[in-house]
Amino acid sequence: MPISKKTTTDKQAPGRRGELLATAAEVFAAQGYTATTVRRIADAAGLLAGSLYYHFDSKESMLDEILSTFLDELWAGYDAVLAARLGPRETLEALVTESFREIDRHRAAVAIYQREAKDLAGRPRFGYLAESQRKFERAWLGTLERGVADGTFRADLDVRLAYRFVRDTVWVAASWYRPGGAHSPEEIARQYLSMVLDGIAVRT
Amino acid sequence: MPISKKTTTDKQAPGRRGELLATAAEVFAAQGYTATTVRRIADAAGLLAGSLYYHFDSKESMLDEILSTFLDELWAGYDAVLAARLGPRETLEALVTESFREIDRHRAAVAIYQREAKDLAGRPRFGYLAESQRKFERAWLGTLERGVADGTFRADLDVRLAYRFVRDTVWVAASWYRPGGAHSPEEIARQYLSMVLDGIAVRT
Amino acid sequence: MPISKKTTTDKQAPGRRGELLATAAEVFAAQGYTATTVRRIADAAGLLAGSLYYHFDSKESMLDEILSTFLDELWAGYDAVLAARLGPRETLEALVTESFREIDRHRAAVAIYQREAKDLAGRPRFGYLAESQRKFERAWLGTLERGVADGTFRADLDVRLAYRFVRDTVWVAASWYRPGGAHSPEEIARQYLSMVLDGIAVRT
Amino acid sequence: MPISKKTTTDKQAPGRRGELLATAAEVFAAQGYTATTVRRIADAAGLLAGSLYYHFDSKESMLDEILSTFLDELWAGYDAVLAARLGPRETLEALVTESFREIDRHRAAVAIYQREAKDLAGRPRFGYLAESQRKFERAWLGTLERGVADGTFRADLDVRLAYRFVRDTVWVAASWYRPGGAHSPEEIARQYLSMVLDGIAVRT
DNA sequence: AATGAATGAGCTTTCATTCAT
DNA sequence: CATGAATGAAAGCTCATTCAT
Repeated sequence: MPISKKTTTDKQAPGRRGELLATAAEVFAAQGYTATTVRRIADAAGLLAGSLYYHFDSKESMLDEILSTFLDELWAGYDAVLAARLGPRETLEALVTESFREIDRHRAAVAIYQREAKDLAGRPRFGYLAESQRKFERAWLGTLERGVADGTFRADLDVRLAYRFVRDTVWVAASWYRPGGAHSPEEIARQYLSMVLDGIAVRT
Repeated sequence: MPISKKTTTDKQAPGRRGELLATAAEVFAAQGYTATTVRRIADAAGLLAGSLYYHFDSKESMLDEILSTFLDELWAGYDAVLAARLGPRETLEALVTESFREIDRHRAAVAIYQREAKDLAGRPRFGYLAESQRKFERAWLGTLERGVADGTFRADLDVRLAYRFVRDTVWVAASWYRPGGAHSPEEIARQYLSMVLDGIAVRT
Repeated sequence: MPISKKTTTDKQAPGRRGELLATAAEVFAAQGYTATTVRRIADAAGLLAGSLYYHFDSKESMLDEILSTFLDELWAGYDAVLAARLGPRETLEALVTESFREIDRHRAAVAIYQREAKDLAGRPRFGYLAESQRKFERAWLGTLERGVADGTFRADLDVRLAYRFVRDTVWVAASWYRPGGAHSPEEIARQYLSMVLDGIAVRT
Repeated sequence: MPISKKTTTDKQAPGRRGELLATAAEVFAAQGYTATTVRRIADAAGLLAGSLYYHFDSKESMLDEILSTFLDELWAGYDAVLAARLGPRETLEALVTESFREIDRHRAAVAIYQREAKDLAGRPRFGYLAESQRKFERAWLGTLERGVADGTFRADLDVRLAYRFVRDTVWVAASWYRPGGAHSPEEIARQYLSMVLDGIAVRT
């Protein structure tokens, strides 16, 4: 692990602004965006509510920056995986593993995303959320379809249902995952993949 | 089932009160409890905000009634399944099927539960949520452990991880499920069980 | 004078809303729009600040309604004068008299208009202010030009300067005029017209 | 006149302080004192809001310095006129001409004065505004009364009304006057005086 | 001289809730 | 049962001002 004075957060943005964003993300994740008051964020960051406005335009712009920063990083990882043009199973494994790594790095942002994305996607400012969801679907659904086509995945399953199944299964983990816990992201990914790919029942 | 003019909602309570609760549940599910204003509920129900207080003590008591009604029904179903003392696999199948039936009947309540339960469980008034979560865990985790013990389920999996996996897999469906859609709850249950038990990969 | 319980204001809008607008206009006129806090308006009206928002969307919408109501009435009067197609001198006299009547009826609104119109006219919501200013100029300037053309008014004066001179001379009166004072609007109009038309110097 | 790099403003105070005051005056005039934020002044001057406090005690003290500087100069001019003990008509002409010269030199300050003086005069710090208004009235009203007494001005006019008429006529010009425009201050004064003294109607 | 960061008071606005009618 | 009007607390945000560097 690199030498760092930060102990509380998963954000990487430097300076005061970055610290404040990390604090805000933590509080948003814990209580929900709407239920979070600016005062609570300020309390958690050790300054007064009004002082946050020296750094940010609004509560909403904090949320915006948290989510867009996270999505940028997420897509950097996903795009790298997709660009490798692996087979369907290997792609799925890589996407799942990458996802758990992102959860590990941006737990708060992921939790916020899960809770708020659906409501937010409609607002112009958060249009990139809707776009991200479309790319998301294309990536996962495409991988599954390729796998069905080449005999890697079962053909008797509704592929859209399977998509939702895999997608949700992975991301909901952000609601209980705690970085630094018993399992590394890679270990969790391995277990999840084992269940998703082979099932929990013993083979007969 | 009583004669009812209602066509839009999943609530069963009769009369105006029931209609209003159903409307409230729909709005809570769509926008989140905190972000929902009493005025919006009133608008959706066709009366003025203040008039809701003739029927209910508070916004919180609406939420309370929605969630407790749902949980009462859920546990009626779950308890019946558990009382049947089936084998682990059959119990799991029955619980999953029952869960999708509940999602079908109480979609809004389930969505609210998913979003808000964690924050709410701490408050005294909603203590039953925490209790329900404990019963929940006991039921599912117990079933999985029995299944591992008798060789029905794979022994090489982290059983707590598997519990979360199955739990999330089922309930997150409430976030996209629409009653009256292409699949019946039983059909969705069958597909989910197939994936959870046997995996999505083709057996080699 | 009609039977009326109102004693404080010049506004005619009925009901609570109208009373509140009249109070707001008075305070805006006395302290300036920006310097007026919503709390002060509420104090003057005898309710709490938040309660104003049951009647109005925002502080700005109060201002909007005050100004647009005034301008609607003003233009009703002006248009009637212009439609009569009197000679230039008679038109000028009628416009000045009508203006002092409006000042008498809408003193607060006129004072607000004087202070704030220039800044406001740029905002989309108050676009009608700019439009009104253009109509205003057309009415007054046209009358003066007609008068110069037919020999009623002196030809050796800069007509645009004369326009500003007459316009300002009339409207600034709102800053010191008090309804119910020593002079009726018609009397003030007569004196103003006497000075504007014939000057204050004794004829030699 | 001292060598100066300033080209945009009417203030004479030398150095950074003077530049800043000129900028502040411009912004105050354009948006009103209350509606002007210290940040806007700082933006316009090219430094940060806090940095202004190295030069000035407070926003109010900027306003104070702007207004008192202007009034000092104005009264230097007025007092010179009054000391000359001219006849009523010549005094009036000289006062009007001097006024337009002041508008030319201190346009922003005059505009601020017009907008804010009434509210400000009550505060102890700005007591000199009230005093100036009294001197003002004495000078103008006295001149008019002398003129009525010696037959220079018409005796059939309400002299207080005439005073307000002349006063407003002159000063409101600050709201539209732009230095460097088509008319010199002296030219505008001549036209105004022509209208005020002889009226706009053709003599019959 | 000027900056970056913060304070603290006060602002406009929102909202759950109350209550006479 | 419902409305119209209000309350009062708290929310998000603004802004003049301060101060260590």
